[in-house]
Amino acid sequence: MTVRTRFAPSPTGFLHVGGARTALFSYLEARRHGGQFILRVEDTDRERSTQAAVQAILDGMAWLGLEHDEGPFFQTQRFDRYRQVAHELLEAGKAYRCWMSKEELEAMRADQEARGLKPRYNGYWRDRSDTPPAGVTPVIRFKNPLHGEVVVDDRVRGRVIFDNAELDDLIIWRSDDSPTYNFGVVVDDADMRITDVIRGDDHLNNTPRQINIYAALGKPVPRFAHLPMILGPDGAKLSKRHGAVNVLGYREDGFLPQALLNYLVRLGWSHGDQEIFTMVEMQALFSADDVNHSASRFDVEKLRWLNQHYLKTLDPALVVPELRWHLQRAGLDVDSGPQPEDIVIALRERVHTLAEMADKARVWFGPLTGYDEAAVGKHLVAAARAPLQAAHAALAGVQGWSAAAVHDALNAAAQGLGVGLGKVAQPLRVAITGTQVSPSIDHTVFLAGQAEALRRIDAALAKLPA
RNA sequence: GCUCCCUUCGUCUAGCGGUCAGGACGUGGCCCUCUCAAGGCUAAAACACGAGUUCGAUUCUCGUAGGGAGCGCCA
Repeated sequence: MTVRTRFAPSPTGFLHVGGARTALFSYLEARRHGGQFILRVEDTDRERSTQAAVQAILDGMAWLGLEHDEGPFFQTQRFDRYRQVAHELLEAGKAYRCWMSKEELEAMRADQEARGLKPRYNGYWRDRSDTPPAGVTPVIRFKNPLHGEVVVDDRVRGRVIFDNAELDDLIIWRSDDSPTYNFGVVVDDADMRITDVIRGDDHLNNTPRQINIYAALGKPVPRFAHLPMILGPDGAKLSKRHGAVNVLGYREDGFLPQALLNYLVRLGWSHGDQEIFTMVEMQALFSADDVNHSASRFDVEKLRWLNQHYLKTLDPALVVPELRWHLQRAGLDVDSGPQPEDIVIALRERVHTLAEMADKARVWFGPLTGYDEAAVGKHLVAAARAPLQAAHAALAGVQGWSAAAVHDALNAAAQGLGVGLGKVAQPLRVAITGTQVSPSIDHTVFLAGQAEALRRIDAALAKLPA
């Protein structure tokens, strides 16, 4: 039997990092077995679902590269199917109409809670043939078995047993003529022949009810894998207050999809001591059977480390498209500056994110905007005149402008003066960037371009005290 | 309140009855060095607690404590 998994977000917001990990795990499980990964949008809540959210989720998935094989399917387009199944259940006596009003329900629950009981529907209309009250549109409830237990053989949690006596008759069809979540998922997962349901562990408690519905429908029950939550750094539920929760927010913050994916795959899953996984390795090694039991916290520092790892090791050409996106966002005219690929090479060991990279690349776009006072005071001093002049002369003579050529020219200049490279590099660094910190001096000068570099040296020379 | 789940360094985790409890991020130190980084070496840092099972428990069982989820005509 081929493995079929699905990711089923509800379009009420952006693609959350927790959702992204669920999607990743489902995707990997399918890929590992050469099966299918299905995307289904659970938009039965018409109040909260929006088209913008659907698009945001699609965009997030696309940026991560989690491609689905089937879908996206929309539950709102399958209402006829749910209605048909609900009526089958009704006719088979496995479901029934319930005329209890919301007010009565609320009063009942309040009373139960007051008595320390678990609030639940009491089954009033389960076997009743009274004339229904006027003015109430009924809902349809599922007849949950009264006795016995439901066993969930979870791939993550192991065997979890629920007592049917704890479960009440859940609503499968609302009075506004729409299906409920617990009903829709079962019909969909059965119709779409999902073999492995991988989802957050907030659904573990729903699982026995769903298994009972599968049984009533005479459908095979899929395997379940309930993933532990991802919490914020402080152990509280992950929220905006902790930083980005939206996957595309991580893009804006300068992370590469490879890094985010790698970070996410190690949250709750591991393969020995291995930290770095290519997508191919993830697909070959991941198994829902190996997922941890406990919740994990989101640690941006480790994500940053991974991001730099990918910046350093990925072919720069692969990083360029993302960098261009960030340069534009930073308001820079990409085509007026140095080659983005050269920027990547110069800065990838010095930044953790592309947002930082774009920001640091500013000095090579347009004219120098200003000098750091401390840097000027320390390095643009009288003693810097000779080194700067020598550098100017050496750089002016460079044929075939490149980082290597600049490197040779500056070394020769330093040697000619009988000083270490540092004596030339620091004043030159201030001349080129206006600051004391930048990539290695050869790249710093190279990226400025020959004409601009010479211009900046002249400007620095003019600032020197007599 | 009831039901269910969880518990190894600050964080992510390895471990699957006998280990100096391993790795990674972060942190400290040293080295390298044109600044900043990167890199190399190195240090500190954990089995929540209590019973039991066993020759022996981080590992198995049961409690306790502490977290979390669910108990909707939300998903």
